[in-house]
Amino acid sequence: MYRIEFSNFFTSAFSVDCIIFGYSEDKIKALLIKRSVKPFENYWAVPGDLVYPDEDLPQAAERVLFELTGLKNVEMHQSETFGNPKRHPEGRVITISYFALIRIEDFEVKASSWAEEVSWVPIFEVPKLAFDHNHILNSTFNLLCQKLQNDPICFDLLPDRFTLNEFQKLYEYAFQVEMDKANFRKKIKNIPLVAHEEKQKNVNHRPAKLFSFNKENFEKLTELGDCRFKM
Amino acid sequence: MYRIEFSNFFTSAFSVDCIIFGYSEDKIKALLIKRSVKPFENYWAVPGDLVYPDEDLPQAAERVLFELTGLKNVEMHQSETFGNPKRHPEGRVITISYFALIRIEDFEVKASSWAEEVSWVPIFEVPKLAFDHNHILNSTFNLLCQKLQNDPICFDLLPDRFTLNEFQKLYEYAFQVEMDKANFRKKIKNIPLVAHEEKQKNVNHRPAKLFSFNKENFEKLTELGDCRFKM
DNA sequence: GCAAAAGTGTTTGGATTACACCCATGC
DNA sequence: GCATGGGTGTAATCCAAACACTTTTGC
Repeated sequence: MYRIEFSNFFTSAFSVDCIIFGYSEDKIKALLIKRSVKPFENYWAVPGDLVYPDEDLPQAAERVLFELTGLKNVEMHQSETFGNPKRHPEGRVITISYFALIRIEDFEVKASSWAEEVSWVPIFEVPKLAFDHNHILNSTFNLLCQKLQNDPICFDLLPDRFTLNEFQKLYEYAFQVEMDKANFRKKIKNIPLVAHEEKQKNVNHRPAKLFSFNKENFEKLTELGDCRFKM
Repeated sequence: MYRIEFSNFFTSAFSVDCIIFGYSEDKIKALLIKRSVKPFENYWAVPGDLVYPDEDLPQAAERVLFELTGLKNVEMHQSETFGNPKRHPEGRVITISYFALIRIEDFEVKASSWAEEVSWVPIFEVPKLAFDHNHILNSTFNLLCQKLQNDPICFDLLPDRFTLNEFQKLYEYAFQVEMDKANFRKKIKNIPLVAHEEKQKNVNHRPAKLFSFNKENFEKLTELGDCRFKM
């Protein structure tokens, strides 16, 4: 029935690649590592590695991310799968990419295992990467942009307390557009935000109010069909 | 460095599953096959099979679909990847799901290989399927619904010439809502449709005009930022 | 006072909604 | 004639864009 023995199907491997997005200095950044091993030695790459044959994919993504960057307890979402037979020089390896959104300030990253260095690189300033990682990263960033338009995931990137300007700049950077301040604020007025007493400090202009996203309220409103996230 | 030999990573297999969506009788349907082999003999399933170790994924999806259903020349899009280590009884098999949208009338389907029967099943009337195929199908249908809101893919499901009512009913079925006829027509008035002289026939009411989607014009308009598809 | 960004209000035109009405066909 | 859906118009409302203006801080 098959043109090869059934058992010969079981000769492939797979890997996971973890695209970690963060936001700081008004830029969306991806976490990259510098490879200290062949192939693509000394190239920057997305953190990723082979999956053990008895390991589930989301677990593998968590493990690999931790081994290479020290990051843990981040929520991973599946992105795309890349399976070109020639994409890996050592054999057939298909890779499943995962992505996560984190608040850069809340985590510490540290290169380990065969990662020589880690770095947060602004998404529009990424150099030539190992393997097909530029392709993987770009297509995952596109997915992120889509989600930014339809789901309240921007709050996973913003600090717990943020100004409305930081919020706006996140969208301006993602979509490379400029937005009107007054209109932006009108647009988001349905999103349940909590205003804090505390204000921005040490700025040479009027300090901005700090806000937090009220996730519980948002979920109640969406259940009632009362608030749909649309940017 | 790894807890197993490097070569032992190369002991897995992967498969592709093809979710083919169509639209007829005001219902969105999926193409299912009846398995004549173990495991899950006599269960209905999504067409899918193992990928050869030297085969690219999109090609595998095309081949498998053709072998089981006779369908060819359909444009496949990647959906999700399912990799639970226990999802296949014969060993580690991760599956990449692909989906396609076709005009049911334009194709003929015919069961072959180990598919005993093929059938178009309305998406809300799908029985218990083999493996984790209900899960795969549902989550791909959700993806389809998302795309129906943001991309002009509804025209891949509708016949080349369609009435505005058929168009509306497609959305009503997908989202299980009722829409106002007049308002629906206003909403779609930016979409470049071609009105034909030809009319609907053999209906016991005023015959409806037939329309086609003008893809070239749509693409010109989107490039100019003049027309964004939003439903 | 000045620069810089925070924060708000107004106007306008275009979409969305709900609803009413007329039209063409088969029987 | 009547049932059935095709097809269009209107008024009220909501929303988005453009733009102007006031406020609060550091220096």
